[in-house]
Amino acid sequence: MEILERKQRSREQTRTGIVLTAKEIARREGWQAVSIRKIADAIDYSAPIVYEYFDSKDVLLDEIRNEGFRHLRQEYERIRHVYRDPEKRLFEMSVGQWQFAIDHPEIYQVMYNLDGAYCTLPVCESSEMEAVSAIIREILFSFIPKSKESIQKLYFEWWSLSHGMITLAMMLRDHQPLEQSEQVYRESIRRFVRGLR
Amino acid sequence: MEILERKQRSREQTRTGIVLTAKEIARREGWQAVSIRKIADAIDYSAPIVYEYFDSKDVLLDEIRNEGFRHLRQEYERIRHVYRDPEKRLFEMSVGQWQFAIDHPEIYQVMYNLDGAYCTLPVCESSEMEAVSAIIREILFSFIPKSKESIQKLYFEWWSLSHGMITLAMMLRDHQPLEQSEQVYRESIRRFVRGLR
DNA sequence: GGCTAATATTAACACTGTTAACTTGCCGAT
DNA sequence: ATCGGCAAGTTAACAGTGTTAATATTAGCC
Repeated sequence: MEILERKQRSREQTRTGIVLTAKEIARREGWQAVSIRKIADAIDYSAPIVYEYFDSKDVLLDEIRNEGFRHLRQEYERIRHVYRDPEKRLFEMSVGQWQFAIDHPEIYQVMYNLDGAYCTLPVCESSEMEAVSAIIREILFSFIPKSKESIQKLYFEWWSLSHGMITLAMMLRDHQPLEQSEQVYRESIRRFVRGLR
Repeated sequence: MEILERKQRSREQTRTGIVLTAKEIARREGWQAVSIRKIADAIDYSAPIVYEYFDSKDVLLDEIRNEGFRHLRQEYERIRHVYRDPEKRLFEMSVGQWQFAIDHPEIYQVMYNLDGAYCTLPVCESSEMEAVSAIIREILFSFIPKSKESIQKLYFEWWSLSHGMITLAMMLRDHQPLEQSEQVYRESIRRFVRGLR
């Protein structure tokens, strides 16, 4: 019986199935094409079942977004353990951010409400995002011990540079190969890091 | 004959009314709240009338986007006529871009598909956008006459910096006053311009 | 006034997020 | 063995979306 099979699937599996399917559709057709019914169809359930796991579409998007921030944080932590030089650390983390955005564009989109992705929950009040930013700010402080405001300013500049280049590279994807954009990205980040000392 | 003229004028008025109303709703409630029926209600018409003026919602958004690029281009042209020094020109145009985004956030959003605004027509193939980018590239060339690829790279860097800082400033609006973000923006742009010589 | 052509409206279709009401099948108690 | 209750899952519905076809209204011209 299919019904029995379905029952054997644990709640957790269904839950991750929902998240996985949402990302899959977003990747293939864009976030605007992601609907509760389409997700439900893909996991062989009716639409209301999705609401047993997520109070609303917004909450589902928020989960995916925070998952993205957690992923990014783990990558940052990994890099911090591999390198000791602050300059190398910041550079590698920047490259890590680039790679993450290229590898998981649909997640990057929902993290910053890009290209039709729209989650109304405020991204800035996410603790996951705070954790990510804290790592970068700590590195910035570690090789330029200045006031909190100065660090915040530097962080703002680093983030702008990285985020700006990533979004524009994705926008120009068809006009300019990603490899070339990455080249420019690495040069710019390197210049930024050099400029810190 | 005169009747035709009057009709023509009335048509134009209705058309601009549609555009104006769309921007108004977007400004107040965000682009996700903009619907054809809401626009029609506001201009005292039924929904299908909107389709007499725009083939689809997408085309309407595209019009508003291109209007934005035209506005920006005019501002750039004005600045070019006021200043002769390339450094001053580039700096003032950057500030102009900042001011435009702050003054008309709903237009900036639809220009780059930000915050729920979503126009499927490719922004990169817009001739209006090409015109805007041509002005900046010309300035970059005027004080660093290098190869086309080099200029393209510099333009990419300038755009990333400017666009990145604008989007992040808007994101952090509630956590960091816009005046402070503008300060950082001006400093960063100044540094970028200095770095060109 | 009556005919035509433009103009505007209503109704409909296939979607969307979301919720209430209903059905179904299973498990333990009598 | 039958009944009750409970949980799981479904259908149906609501209000809203973009969009289009069929209908109604209005205006101008002979």
